[in-house]
Formats: sequence, structure tokens, C-alpha cells
Amino acid sequence: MSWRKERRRREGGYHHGNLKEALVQAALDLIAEKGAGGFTFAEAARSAGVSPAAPYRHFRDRDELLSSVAQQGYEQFEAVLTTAWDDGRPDTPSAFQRVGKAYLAFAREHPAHYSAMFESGLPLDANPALLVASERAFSIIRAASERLAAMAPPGVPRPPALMMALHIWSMSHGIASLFGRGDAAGRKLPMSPEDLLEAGVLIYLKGLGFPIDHRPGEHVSASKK
Amino acid sequence: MSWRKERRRREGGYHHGNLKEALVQAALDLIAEKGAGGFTFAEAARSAGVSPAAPYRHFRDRDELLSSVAQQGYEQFEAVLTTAWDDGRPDTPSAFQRVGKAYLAFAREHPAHYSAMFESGLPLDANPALLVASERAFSIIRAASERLAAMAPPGVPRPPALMMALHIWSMSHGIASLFGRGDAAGRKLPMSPEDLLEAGVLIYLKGLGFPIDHRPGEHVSASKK
DNA sequence: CTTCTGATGTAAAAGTCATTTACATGACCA
DNA sequence: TGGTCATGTAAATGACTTTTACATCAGAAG
Repeated sequence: MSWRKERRRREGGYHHGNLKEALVQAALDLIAEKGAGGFTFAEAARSAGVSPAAPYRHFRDRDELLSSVAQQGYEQFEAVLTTAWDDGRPDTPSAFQRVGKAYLAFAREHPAHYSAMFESGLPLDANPALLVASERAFSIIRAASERLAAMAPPGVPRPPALMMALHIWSMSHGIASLFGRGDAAGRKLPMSPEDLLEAGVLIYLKGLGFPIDHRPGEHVSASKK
Repeated sequence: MSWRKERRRREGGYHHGNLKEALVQAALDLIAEKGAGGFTFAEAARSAGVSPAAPYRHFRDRDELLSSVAQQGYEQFEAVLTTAWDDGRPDTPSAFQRVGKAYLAFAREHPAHYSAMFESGLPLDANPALLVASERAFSIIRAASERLAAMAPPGVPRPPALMMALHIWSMSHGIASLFGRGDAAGRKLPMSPEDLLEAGVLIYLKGLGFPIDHRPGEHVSASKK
């Protein structure tokens, strides 16, 4: 079944057998190396060992390959966030912070995906599946915000959960985008992005009336009172 | 002095007379139209009415033109933020909110500049002047944060002013980047980016202990108690 | 087992870009 | 009036994108 294809592939058979996946992988490597802009269709083809025209059997054009990478990114992103959220265990606030960390971790560990998702300039509605994937990923942040909003102290005016989700998302994305990747964009920071985000989220939650106190060695941190 | 050049330019003289600026302007138009990635050196040359090789007399390569656009953007950005800050008049908190609005307004009104500055993928240290310009712009946000930090209520633990500035910058940038431009990136929002940012900043400031209350018709807003 | 056919690749070509090199023009100065 | 440097042009190279006509192969049908 498959050993045959494997063998042919190694021997340079006419058919690749797995080109679509190979191209996505090649694109990831190239984007990681030269950025979403620097990636070329032709080089991806070269990496996969096929002619420059071969990719057109699997993707309408360069943008569709980029779009596939972004979609795969959103799907993995959703999985990562879902795992981090873990349905709010052991408690909502700490799970919430874990989601924030997972956000930054994803940006750092999957820079190519992140780049395709947020920095490639491709319109979200280019591919319906892409839009769906991105919404599913955001829905995790939103669900977490809903849960958090539900346990906010009463009497304190607060925005709708959607707005909370957008605030958290925006701060996470802003930090990831400006400072998140090693040194690619060049902006230095006298602290880790994770610490920056954690502190920011804690201050924000405190603004919503959540009980926050601080332990030695840290600026602020959350704990149940 | 100059009428002569003007005349020649109209008549299609051999020398353009003002090519460098014309190229920057052409780049802005093209970036606004097709994004930072879609912009080409050749087309900028065509817009300016010169041969494809002419731009090389003024810019080492395509990236240097992009870098010039970004630098000009940072300079205008700094000017806009400085005006908005107005040295904290009439009072620090409202001036602070004004800076946030100015941030989003810049992203919306100068999408091409914003794109070159934050989404073009060019390394900040490509051009020393670029780095300086970007730091000067950020310094406005930082100065505003310093002032705000200085008037924070005592007894409430708070992060260093630099961190505050980074939080505000990140949220502003995150919102601008995700939702700031009409519909380019495709993400819809059931509220204006300005309202989103204002609410986020107010919650954040409340988390720092600033007195905030709310008036009818708005989610939250600041006033002295 | 042979044949047919759709899926998957290739080769070649056209058009666009980025970039370089040798040459042309003309603005300005002595 | 020349000379000279800055500013443009023309032409060439090599990469990339995309299309078109043709080649190959895997698997289904007989």
C-alpha cells in the first residue's frame, strides 16, 4: 500500500505521492526562514523535488498555499488553546492565564504558522474554511472570557464578555506581534513577553474587580482569596 | 529656480527633478492599494514616469524604499502622538486616552504608513534612522505612561512605567492590527476599535487603582470622584 | 492481464520583477 | 565654454508566476 509509494518517492518516481503535504511543509520551512513575504511557490516546489508547475495541481496559486498554511495554523492554534484552557480547570483564573501563555508560546514555537495567520496580509475571507478555522480558535478565548465574566464580582460595572475576550486577544496579539519572536522584528524588551502579558492580564482583571494580590518576587499575581 | 524644473517635468524632461519624493509617494499609494507585500519597485517607477532602473539612483533596493516609507511613518506618528498628548493637558488621564485614540486614528488614516511600519516584515535595524524614529515615537507613549504612573494612587502595587507603556502600546497595536482598518483583514467587530480601546484602557487603569466611574450611555469612562 | 482514464507531473513559453552595467543627458560650477 | 557629477535610460540576466500542451502512472473496468 504505502511502502511502494515510499520507495518510488526515494527513487525519484514520476509521481511524488504526497506532494500537497510536502508543499505545505516546505512552505512552513521557507516562511520560518525568510518570512511570509519571502516565501516563493517555486522554491517550495524545488524543496519538494518537483517542477515549478507541479504545485498548481494542488493549489490554485501561491496565495492558496499560504491560505492552507494559515488554516492549518488556526487549527493547531485552536487545539493548543483548548488544551491550555482545559475547560477552566483547576480554576477559571489560572486556566485563563494559561491560555495567555499558550498564545505567546504558539507565536514563538510556530512562527511560520503565526506569520501566515496574522502577518501575511491575506484576506480572511479568501477561503471560507480559513474564516471558520480562525473563528473556532477565537471562540476558545471567547468561551474562557464568558466563564470568567460569569464569576466577576457583582456590583462592578463590566463590559460584555465578548469585549473582554477582544481585549485579551488584542493584548496577546499585540505583545506577540511586537515582541513575541526572538528578535526577528528587532524590538528588544527588558522582560519576557510572557511576564509582560501575565502582568497586563492581571492588572486588567483587577480592573474588573477580581481579587488579586501579590507574592514576593513578582509584580502581581493571582490567587484565590 | 523651480518653475523651470516644474515645466520640464510636465514636458517629460530627462530629469525628473523630484524623483525621491515621488517614489515615496508612489510607494504609499501602491501599499495602500495592494498591501506592503504587493508593492513593487518597478510599478513605483512607472507611477513616477521613469525607467525601472531610475529608483536605484535614490534607494539601494526595494527594501530601502520601504524603509524610507516606514521611517517617514514613524516620524509622522510621533508628531501625531505628540499633538494628542499635548504634554498632558488638560489632565493626564484624558490626554492619555487621547493618545490611544490618536494611535488608532493613525492606523486608520495612514494605512500604508502603518503597514510599512508594522506589517512589512522589515527588520528595524535595517536602517539606524528607522530605529531612532520608531524609538522616538514610542517615547511619547512612554512619557505619557511615566506621567500617569507618577499620579497613581499610593499603596496599590503597580508595574514600572515602562511596563505600563508596553501594555498600552500592545493593546493599541493589537486592536489596530486585528480590527483597525476598515475591512482589509476581514475581521468584523460589533463595536468601533476606538470604543474597544477606550474601554480596555479604562479597565486597565482601574486595575492600577485609578478612580474610574461610569456615566450613562457608555460602558465606562473616567472622571474625578 | 490488458485497456482506459483521471490524477499528477513535466517542459516550454510569456510576462513581470529586481538588479546590474554601460551609456546618455543636463545642471551647475569654474 | 567646458568639465563633471548627479540623475536617467537601455539592455541584459536570472528568478518567479502562471498557463498550455504533453507525459506518466495508479487503479478501475472488462
